[in-house]
Amino acid sequence: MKIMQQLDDLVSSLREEGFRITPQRVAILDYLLETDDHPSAEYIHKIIQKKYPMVSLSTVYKTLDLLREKKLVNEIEVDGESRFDADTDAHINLVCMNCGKIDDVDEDSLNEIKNRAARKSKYLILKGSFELFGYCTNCKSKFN
Amino acid sequence: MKIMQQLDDLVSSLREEGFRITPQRVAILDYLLETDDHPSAEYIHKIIQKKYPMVSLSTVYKTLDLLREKKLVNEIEVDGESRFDADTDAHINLVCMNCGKIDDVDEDSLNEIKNRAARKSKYLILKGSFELFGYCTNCKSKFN
DNA sequence: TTATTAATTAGGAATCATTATCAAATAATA
DNA sequence: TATTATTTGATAATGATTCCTAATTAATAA
Repeated sequence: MKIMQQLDDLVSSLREEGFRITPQRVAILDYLLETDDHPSAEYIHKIIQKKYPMVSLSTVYKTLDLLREKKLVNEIEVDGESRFDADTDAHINLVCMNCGKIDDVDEDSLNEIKNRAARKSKYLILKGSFELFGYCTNCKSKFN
Repeated sequence: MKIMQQLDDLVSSLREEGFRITPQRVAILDYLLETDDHPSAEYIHKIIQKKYPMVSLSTVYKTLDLLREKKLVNEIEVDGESRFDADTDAHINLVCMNCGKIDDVDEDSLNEIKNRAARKSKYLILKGSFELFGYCTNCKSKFN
């Protein structure tokens, strides 16, 4: 689906739930939809400010809280900070321990694993977070 | 293996590498070996202080750094804080979103998943972290 | 279009986990 | 037992995030 279409859909769903559609919220959601990075709040703020200098960091945090609660973005914690991703399907996050880049890798078995763990443990499981840490293709040559 | 035996082995390996064996380090390692909890630095400090009132929080942090670097304990980040575990084998951590309890679940396929991701992505992968979030058996009844 | 008003924002202060600093204490060794 | 480099304890500094509140504004209805 085209990003503009996705954006419109997400904006509509927020509006239907009674949330106000502010330029700040649209800008943040738009950026998250178009990027493959897994940006931190601070990085999102930096990028958004280029287009919209009036967006504050606290608004970025609050918007991310909202989007996470509505399950429109996924949050993972890496190295003491949160990183955000508009891809909310279960997948593995590959984290480069040198440059901080995060890549996604699909893995079909994650759902089975979740179900197996739920059965064994009797937990009620709501979400998962699968990270692999190492060095990306650019950085791994520096660690031989 | 009995915990005292494990402790002796780990202490010996640290000594052989030239690290000093202090009562603080032994107490922390001992506690991590005997508990199934995945305690935070602060919680470890609180527990250790009952037996050894002279252990400071900064020493707990520094000891945990050392043990992590030597791969004698595993660290996971949950909800803005680090939690530690003497079980360094790959496993899934089940995190209760209500009480913060963490349980381990074995899952044989994690290694295959790691290898598959390494092949697909060309990353050099060094470690993994697999968390499932939900409600434990005690807490889930409160969320119906 | 304008007025109303409750939600949202901006900006700064507060918080909390962790790290850094460094003088004093001590484990290892000779 | 003396020596010394490592480690500790206490506290300050840091950095990401949350909290606070007056000012702004999106949504709605007149």
